[in-house]
Amino acid sequence: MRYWLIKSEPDAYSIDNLAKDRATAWTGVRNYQARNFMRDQMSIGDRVFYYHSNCDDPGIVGMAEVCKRAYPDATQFDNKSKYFDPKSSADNPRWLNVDVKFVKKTRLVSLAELRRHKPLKSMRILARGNRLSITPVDPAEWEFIAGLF
DNA sequence: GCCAACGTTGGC
DNA sequence: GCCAACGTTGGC
Repeated sequence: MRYWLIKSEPDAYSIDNLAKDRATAWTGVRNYQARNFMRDQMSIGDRVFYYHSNCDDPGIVGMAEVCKRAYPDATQFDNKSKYFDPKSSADNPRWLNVDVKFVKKTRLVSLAELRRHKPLKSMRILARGNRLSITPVDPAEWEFIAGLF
């Protein structure tokens, strides 16, 4: 079992959306590194921090769990989707997604707060210029953050 | 809205 | 294979 942090813009799909839907297909990832994490490493039962990005209060707002392994992302074949990829094909799909399910909302642990905690200083999310929407979280980091809620 | 950082594209 | 140009991300 692994630990992850996934980013979502709350205007697009917030923790409240996930709470309401209970589970969702994590589609729209168009970065190879993030795709490879899903394809090669994300397994059912993996624990996930849910992070709101590109918003007034960026930070961790909840927890989720992987509930389905990676499979082809349907939005890449939908020419009405903004995630449509004309270079992908059904017999050789370029993009994948896992499904994640809601676990719980937490208090906001802001980016600023995460930065203040020494045990978290090597977190990927805190690295300069980090843009990856899916990043691995060390077990020790997971435990530390879980203790903050 | 600004802009630094990063990933991708495409000409050569 | 290099690298400039471009588009996107995301904090501020």
